[in-house]
Formats: sequence, structure tokens, C-alpha cells
Amino acid sequence: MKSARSVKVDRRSLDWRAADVLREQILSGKLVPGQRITETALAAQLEVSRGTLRAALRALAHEGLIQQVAYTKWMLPEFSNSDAWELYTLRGTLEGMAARLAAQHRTAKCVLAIEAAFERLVAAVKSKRHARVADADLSLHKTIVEITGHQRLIDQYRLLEQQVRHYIVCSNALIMDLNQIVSEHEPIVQAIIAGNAEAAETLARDHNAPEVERAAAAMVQEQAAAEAPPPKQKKASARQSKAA
Amino acid sequence: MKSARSVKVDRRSLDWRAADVLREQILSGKLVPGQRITETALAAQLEVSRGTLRAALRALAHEGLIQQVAYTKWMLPEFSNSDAWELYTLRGTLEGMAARLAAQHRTAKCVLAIEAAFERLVAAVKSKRHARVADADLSLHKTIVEITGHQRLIDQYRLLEQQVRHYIVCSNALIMDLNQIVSEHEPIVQAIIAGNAEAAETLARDHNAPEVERAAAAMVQEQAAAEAPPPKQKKASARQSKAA
DNA sequence: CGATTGTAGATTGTCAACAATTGACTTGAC
DNA sequence: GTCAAGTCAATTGTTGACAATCTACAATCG
Repeated sequence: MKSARSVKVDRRSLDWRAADVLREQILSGKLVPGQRITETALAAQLEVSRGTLRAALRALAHEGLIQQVAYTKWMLPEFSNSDAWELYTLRGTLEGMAARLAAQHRTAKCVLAIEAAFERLVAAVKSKRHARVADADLSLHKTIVEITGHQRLIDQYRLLEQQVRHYIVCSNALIMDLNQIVSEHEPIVQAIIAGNAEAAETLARDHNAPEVERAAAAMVQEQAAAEAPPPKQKKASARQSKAA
Repeated sequence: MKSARSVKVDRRSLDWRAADVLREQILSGKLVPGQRITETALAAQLEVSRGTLRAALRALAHEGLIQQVAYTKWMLPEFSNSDAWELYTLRGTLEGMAARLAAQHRTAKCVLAIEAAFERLVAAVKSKRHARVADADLSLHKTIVEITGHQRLIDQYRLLEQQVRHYIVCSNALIMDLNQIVSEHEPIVQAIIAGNAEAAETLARDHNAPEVERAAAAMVQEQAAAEAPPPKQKKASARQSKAA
């Protein structure tokens, strides 16, 4: 996508590169949710020292891809329905904001970029290869976010997209109706190109309403099931919110 | 605010506590923007080892309170007008989302919490103490965010609020019209209590429109000044987007 | 005199040894 | 048999020493 720019040496330090490798492993599903991770074993596997590996693990913890239990262990998060609800609602909000900004101060270059990304999505759907469609889908949304020039929004969206990808891999929630894809995205693209900020925001925000509703429904069902049978389980499902 | 719960020993590891101390120092303005930080000196000052301090610094870097230049140095970020624009627009979006969710599934307890926070704001305004008003203001918004139960939104908002506080400290942008404060927040609170999700979102989102507009205006002026005098400066202002 | 190359000091990056903490297991008293 | 305290192995937390890298300055050549 953005490779052939120039072939420089990777001057980042070891822990960043170790984090890249781990991130790739996690997002590709090689490490399963709930799985425990020991520093010594992973460090040996990646052939770096424990200190370096710890720095990488902490970086991934900040990205929400891993959890730390102080003095005890590292482990991959387990996704509940409320996690899905959180991910999709937050994503909708950020994409809505991006679409609004994109529609507001769009330039010729921006319009070209969006149209190109949309064309890639159309071509991907025609090819009927699900993986390619998924990539083009993510790419289109990322393009919309990036042309806003809002660096903090871009960074934040990247982190969230990672968690969404992780969730999708873990829950096998990749089912898509290929025919709907194009008709779902076209109005968003049109609104942005037309400069209709309000419409763009609303369309983008509610773009994955089905997922949100499904997750919300499953969530209340989950809660009901947990509360209906009187006292049965004791441990509250601890979330990742360990940050100060 | 949430102290007297129980007086336990702080069982978090050293690097977390070191990060707390540093965060406090940064947010209180004891370290000025652009200032360089050397690991050895800071480690000696806090009486922890360099490794521990590095972990704390990296945590703060993830929170956007500090920047790292690989192999070279750590330094505090310098805020430009585009930073202010980014912070306030993103904050508006997140607060809008929070207000919408709060209005949608509000409970008696939630309504009580919001009303209490609003009363504290009113009382603070009556006292005419700016610092107290600022605290109550932040507290009200935080309350709205927290009653959504959306853990990722809560975490994200906390990080953003930190950066906003840092910006305010660095730019002395604390000027407020005390009389306006209450009349600005009342409609938001009312909309949430009334369950009017759409109105709550819009009101909360555009709540600090003045700041956004001021920052946006200053931003384009900044750009114009940088482009009008032909080629004069060379270095593009590097932003914090170092994360992979 | 200007540009390039080499060198020195300071600073960050990496590592492996040591300390602290945890959780499971064993032991013993009641 | 049950519960409590004690012990031990595994794991994470912390540290100081060593290596790699950067910046600034000095030396050298044209």
C-alpha cells in the first residue's frame, strides 16, 4: 500500500519491532483468547531479552490487545458481547466524525483518494473473494479517516480498528452479504463528495447498526442469564481498565 | 472524589507509581513544553532505577503527555493551534456520544449522579472561584461519560481529558465567563434527564464550539503565515504519531 | 576558507543477574 | 475431615553493567 516509497533501514529499537511481530501473531489468531503468556518463553521464542519483551508487551497492553495482571501473568483478553458493543459503537462515532470532517474540508486530492478506495471495494466485491472485500472495506474507512488530517483521530482509529480486527478473528464474525456492501457504502461516499457533512456523519455513524444491535441484544441476554439464576458465580468479569 | 472507599496498600508496581508522580508533575506545569528530559537525572530524582523510569516514560508517551525520539531524547510536546483543534473536536465527539448513550439508557441512579454533579457546578460558580469551577466542569462531563458504562469510552475520554488539561496548563487558556457556564451546561443535563438522545448529543458535541472555532481560525492563519513567505523554513513540524 | 571525515562525550537501548510476589501444594493440629 | 499455617517452585518486578547510537566539535584535506 505504501511500501515502495523508499527503502530505508528500520531504525526503530528492538522493542518496537518485537511489538510488531507480536501484534501480527495476535491479529492473525495464532494466540487464542484467554491464553496465558509467560515472558521467559516468549522472549526465548523471539530471541530478545526479557526486558525488551516486557516493553513490547506493555505497548500491546496500551493498544488493548493484551492484558496484564500485576505480579502474576499476561494473558490475551476474552471478548464478551459488551466488548463487541463497545467496539462497534465507538467505531461508529469515530467514523461519523471522520466523515463529517472529510465532507467539510474536502479537496480535489481527497475526493480522488476516496473514489479510488471505493472503486477498489467495488472491484473486490466483483471478485467475490471475502478476504479481499474485507480488506477493501477497512481500507475505504481508513482513507476517509486519514484525509481528515486529524492526527489524534487517525491514531485513535488505528488502535480501535486493531481491536475490531482482533475481535473478528476471535469470534469468526466475518460473515458479509457481498451484494449489500456496495449499496451500504455508496451513500457515505456520495455524501462526502457532495460536501453534505450532516448526512455523511449520520450515514457513517449508523453504518454498522446491525452489528451494534446484535451485540446489544446479546449483551442484555447475557446479563439476564447471569442474574436470573440466583447467586451462582462469584467473580465479576474483570475488564482491561487497569490504567490509572 | 473517590478516596475514602477503603485505605488499602498500593500494590501496583513501581513503574506505575513513578508514572503517577510524573503525570502529576507534567499536568501541574512543573515541566514546560519543549523541555528535554534525561533518564539518568529523572531516575535519580525519583530514586528509581533507569529501567523502571523508562517504563513510566513509555506509559506517559502512550498517553500523549510526552514524546520520544529514538536513541536521542525524551521531551515534552509543544502545542500548536492544530493540537488545540484536534483536542477540542475529538472531545466534543466523545462527549456527544456519551450524552447520547446516557440519555438512552439512564437509570434513577444515573439521573441522581448527574444532578448532583450539576449542583456542584452551580455551587462552584456561586463561589466565584475559577479553579473550583474548572474542577466541577470537568467532573460533570466525566460523570456523564462514566454513567454510560462504556469502558472503552471512559478510558479514552480520561486520556483525552489529560491532554486537554495539559494544553490548558501550557497555554493558560483557562479564561471562563462564570455566568455563562451554568446556562451552557443546563440544556445538556436537561436533555439527558429527559431522555432526548439526539438533542443531548448535539448539545454536548457543540458545547465548546467557540474553542473549536478559535483554534480552527488560528490554525489556518498559522498555515497561511507559514506558506505566504516563500521557502523559508524547512523542517515539517513532526507530530507525536510515532506509534506503529 | 569550506567541506568532509574522524573523534569524544553524553544519552538511550539491551541484557542477564537478583529480589519480591504469587499460587499451589504439603503438613499438622483440632 | 477440615481448616490453617508453612513451604516451595514458578513467574514477574527491579536493578546495574555493558553495548549501540546520536550530537557536537575538532582535525584534516582540497
